Amino acid sequence: MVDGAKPAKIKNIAELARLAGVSAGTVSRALADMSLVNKETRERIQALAREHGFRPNQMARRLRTQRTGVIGVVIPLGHERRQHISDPFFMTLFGYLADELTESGHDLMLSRVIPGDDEWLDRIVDSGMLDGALVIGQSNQSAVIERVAQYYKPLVVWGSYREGQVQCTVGVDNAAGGRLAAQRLLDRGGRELAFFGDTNGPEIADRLAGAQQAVSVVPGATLRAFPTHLASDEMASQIAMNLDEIGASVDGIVCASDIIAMTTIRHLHERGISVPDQVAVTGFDDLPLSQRMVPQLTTVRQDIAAGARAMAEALRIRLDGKDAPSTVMVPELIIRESA
Amino acid sequence: MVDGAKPAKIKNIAELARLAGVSAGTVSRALADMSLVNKETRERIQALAREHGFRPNQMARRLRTQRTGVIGVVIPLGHERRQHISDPFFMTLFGYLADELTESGHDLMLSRVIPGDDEWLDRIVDSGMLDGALVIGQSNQSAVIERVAQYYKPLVVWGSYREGQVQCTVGVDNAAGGRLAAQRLLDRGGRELAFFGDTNGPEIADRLAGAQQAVSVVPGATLRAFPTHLASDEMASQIAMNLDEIGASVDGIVCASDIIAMTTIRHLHERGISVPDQVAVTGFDDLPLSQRMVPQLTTVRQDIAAGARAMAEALRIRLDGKDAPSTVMVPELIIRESA
DNA sequence: ACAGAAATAGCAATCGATTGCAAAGACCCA
DNA sequence: TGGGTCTTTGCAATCGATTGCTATTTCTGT
Repeated sequence: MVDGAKPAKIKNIAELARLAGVSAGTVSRALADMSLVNKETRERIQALAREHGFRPNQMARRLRTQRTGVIGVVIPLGHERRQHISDPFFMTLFGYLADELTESGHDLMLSRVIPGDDEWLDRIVDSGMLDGALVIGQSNQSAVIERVAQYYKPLVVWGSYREGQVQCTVGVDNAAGGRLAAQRLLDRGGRELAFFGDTNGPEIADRLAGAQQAVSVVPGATLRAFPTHLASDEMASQIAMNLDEIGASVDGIVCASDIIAMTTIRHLHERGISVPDQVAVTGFDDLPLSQRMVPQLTTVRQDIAAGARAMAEALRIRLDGKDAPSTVMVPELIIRESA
Repeated sequence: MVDGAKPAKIKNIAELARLAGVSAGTVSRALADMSLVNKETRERIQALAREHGFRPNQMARRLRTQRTGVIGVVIPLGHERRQHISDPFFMTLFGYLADELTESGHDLMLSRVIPGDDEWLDRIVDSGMLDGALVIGQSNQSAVIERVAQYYKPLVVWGSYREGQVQCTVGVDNAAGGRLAAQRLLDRGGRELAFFGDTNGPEIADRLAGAQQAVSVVPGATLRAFPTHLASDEMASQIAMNLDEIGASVDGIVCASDIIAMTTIRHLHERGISVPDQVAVTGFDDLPLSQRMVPQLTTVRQDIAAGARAMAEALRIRLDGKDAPSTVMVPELIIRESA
């Protein structure tokens, strides 16, 4: 015992009350620092509580007040079997969200979900444990999310915006981002392009659509899409397969994430293909590592911090029962070395 | 309404009971699928609950049962001002922990703490919100953790093991790891070594100590330590400064993490210094990215998945009130291209 | 057909903090 | 001195689910 003497274990307000010679109600008010109780009594009780290291039971408080102070952060892993969570993009976003929300006195509860049925989100929001929920990434679960959003207000989703949707989304304009990336490759003179990414979710699908759109207006330019998992062990071998299939026929690759781009560049390096001279490669996200690698990555930037702020702000509004609109952020092309 | 008809909002067990024509107790037991209630009644009640989308309030359940099912994951940011959380190592560990613990029916609550006083951990474990807590990284808070560990059993810490400690730690033998890295550089013929890392926490300090030990037995070999922050924006500029100060006098660098190594290699590349020919570089962690970069990283592997398993296992034992010993894992040198 | 065991269901206390309302005492001014 | 206001505290209901105990039926075997 360093600071000596935790005199006795007080386990609830009633005991503290007896010790202080007052009623439980008074203790409760004193601990909440309400001016309703005499300043002296208040301070005496607070001192006593501190001395005994007593802290009121949060479960009871939350049951009574009907507020939990907990925000659920949900990562649906619909089309990704494993370890989506280790995707640096999601983790960085998660970190910023933690910053924002702990600042406003909320706790974060993480749920990783592998949707087995259509009820996974209902289970989470109806659990009675949460004041609100943030869904990170729509995966292939947009329909479920949309249904829940119709009856559960304090829900904000990171993902693509669709005309007419009920859910409140925050995200970058993925189509515009895809367009920027492809355009960059075209501008450098590339004509035979490839796209690496898993288009099962709307976000990546939009990126591909944007890229296709850019390609379609340039005569003679083509774009082939190769399904490529995100942030899993499969990714590396899939990329290798893709490159084998492509051979030397491609001069530019639009990657759906920085991680995919990084892995792709690594594999090109192994095959003795130089980046960007023989094949140019673009990423997506602009993670910190994209400027730390060799070569530095030309990529489409999503402002993750701003996104987290927008999500937190929308959630705060919705916690108050008001409506908050979706946010579509404008992507920015960051030109470095790889394209 | 896609699946049509959430007939009415049932908000507690009593209402459902009235609807089913039984008592609240019976409903509670039925929902818990206890054989104590007649199979027919049970199924009827379950069907009714499903139909109305009713789920019992977790706060009430937890208050009554005195079990929350929530494990706190705490990341103390004692000597790192910001964004420690985005460190891929911690995040990967966090991901595996999520796997392990959700499997055994626990939820994870994340707390990032910037220790302002000596009570931060007490506040967390006494909140009454948690069944147990995992501390990821000791930072410079070992003393606080040790004090809390004396009265709070279900606590497991990722970090360095110290003889005689009360806290239950899981972690790699950092000194051995540092020794391995330095030894590799020495074996390659390096004699003027440098160490990049922030030695305020015991983990990195141990790695440095191990490296020093390896160097000390080789005549003519030297090791200089340079303080280098982890996973913050400062890191890059600090590394640049370190390299400027070093000049051409160093032929091997022991980095305290893969991220530091990656950034270091990037800066060496910019200065036209080849890795590993002119300067060899080792990392620490063996993150997935270490084999995806150019050049691939020679690094000291920590088996993160195994670590997470060990932490979860120790916690489970401690949740049952029994004692679980610390785990010290053996680090492994993974030789790739950078050293 | 009846004692005793087994299967069901209900009653009511309990977890611990919060809070509206009432009560008691202090104080003020005419 | 007496009516009225202000402070301060206590009382008891409440949040919603769980569970030990009891009460009522329904079997079972003889």
